[in-house]
Amino acid sequence: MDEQTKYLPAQERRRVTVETVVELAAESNPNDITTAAIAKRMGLTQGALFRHFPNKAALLQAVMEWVAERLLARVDKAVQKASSPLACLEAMFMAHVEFVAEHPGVPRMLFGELQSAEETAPKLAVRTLIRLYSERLQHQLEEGKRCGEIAVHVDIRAASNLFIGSIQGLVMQSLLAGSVGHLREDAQLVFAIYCRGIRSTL
Amino acid sequence: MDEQTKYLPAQERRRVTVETVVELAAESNPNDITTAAIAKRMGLTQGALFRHFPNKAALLQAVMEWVAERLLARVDKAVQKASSPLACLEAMFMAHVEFVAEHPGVPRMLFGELQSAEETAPKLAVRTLIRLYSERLQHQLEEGKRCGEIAVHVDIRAASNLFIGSIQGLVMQSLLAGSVGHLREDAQLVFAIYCRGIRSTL
DNA sequence: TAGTAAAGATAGTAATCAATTACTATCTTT
DNA sequence: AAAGATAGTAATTGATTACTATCTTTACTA
Repeated sequence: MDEQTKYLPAQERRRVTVETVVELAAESNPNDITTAAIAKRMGLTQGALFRHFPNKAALLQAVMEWVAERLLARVDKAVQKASSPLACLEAMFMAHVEFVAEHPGVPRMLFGELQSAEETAPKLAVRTLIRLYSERLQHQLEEGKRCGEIAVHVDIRAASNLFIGSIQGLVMQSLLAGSVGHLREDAQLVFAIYCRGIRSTL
Repeated sequence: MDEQTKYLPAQERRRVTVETVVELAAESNPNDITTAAIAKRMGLTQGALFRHFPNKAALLQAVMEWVAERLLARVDKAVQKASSPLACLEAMFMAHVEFVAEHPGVPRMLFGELQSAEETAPKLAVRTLIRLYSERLQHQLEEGKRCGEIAVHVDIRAASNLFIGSIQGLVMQSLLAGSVGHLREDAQLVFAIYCRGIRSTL
């Protein structure tokens, strides 16, 4: 985000900062995202960041909220277009994968935040995101059972868990490959197996 | 690993050090595993570590090799006991989950190492582990197709990917829960779905 | 049992981190 | 155009990091 303008209004600056962090996370270890690195990328001095965020944790929290907002919005939009619970799940899956392909640093940051021992503000934000995401998933799974698309004996929690896990598996694969090149195609193949695992045999 | 003995022979000290790191990873962010923290846990001064490892990366590499050795040994043992490819996959899954339940810090460290931008020694060790693990998986999947247990149209790479991903999903769930309490039961339910996704419909 | 090599303690180093300070440049409002 | 508010700079802080140089203790062996 190289809006070259100096002296941005605070709101704008915060927005640019958050997007810069997302960008940096795509290129390097979330661990290496120092306040100095963020500032440098924006063409600012390190101290200037603290004019807009009280501390680094608050900055990361803002990033997590940015992610939650955008990801959930996309997923909800995808769901609206689909016509059946199973189609909704597929649309969610692909929308999620698409989001990850566009912002490869995001899952790294999320997972990284989850690992912190203390109950930090950004960690809480991640937990909220996952809760909201899981709720949407489980709603579709239950709807699917109701209309006969999904096998009744499928454990909802496990199915929701596996859904998220399968995306993580794809992320790890792209991490190993060093690029998101095959991410979308692999996603299709993986979802096919998942789908077969939960749908009812008509 | 509180072998209280001071003045251990070098080989013993290295072993204890590696096990201490695995222990620490279970309790805190891999990020927080400083050389000082490791030494403190062992009742040693920080500088003493460098008598046994040239640097921290070498230490972490030793940890990754420890993990690879133990995990693969368990998985191989589980496979030997099973009587069909699909039973092998289930045995691998459960053995893997069991290993993770015993050493909850391990997957965090693995994932953490994968994220480092540079091609570090520990990262290479992780990559080797995953390669060996995937080879075993794909072998069983192919055998399963051959003997008619697994549907021929299943994409091997995707199935292997989903297998690993589903374990990651379980790990994340236990990370959210803050304990590995439900890990084993959840694993059963998740594998049931996975299994249904790949097996042939007789 | 004396000598020695290995293992650990002590006390540092330079580098890096987030955060804070006193100050300056720019924009906005009247 | 004056004045106050906002945004950013430059330099520095104390804490923490991996790592090292030097001295001391231990265990083994000749």
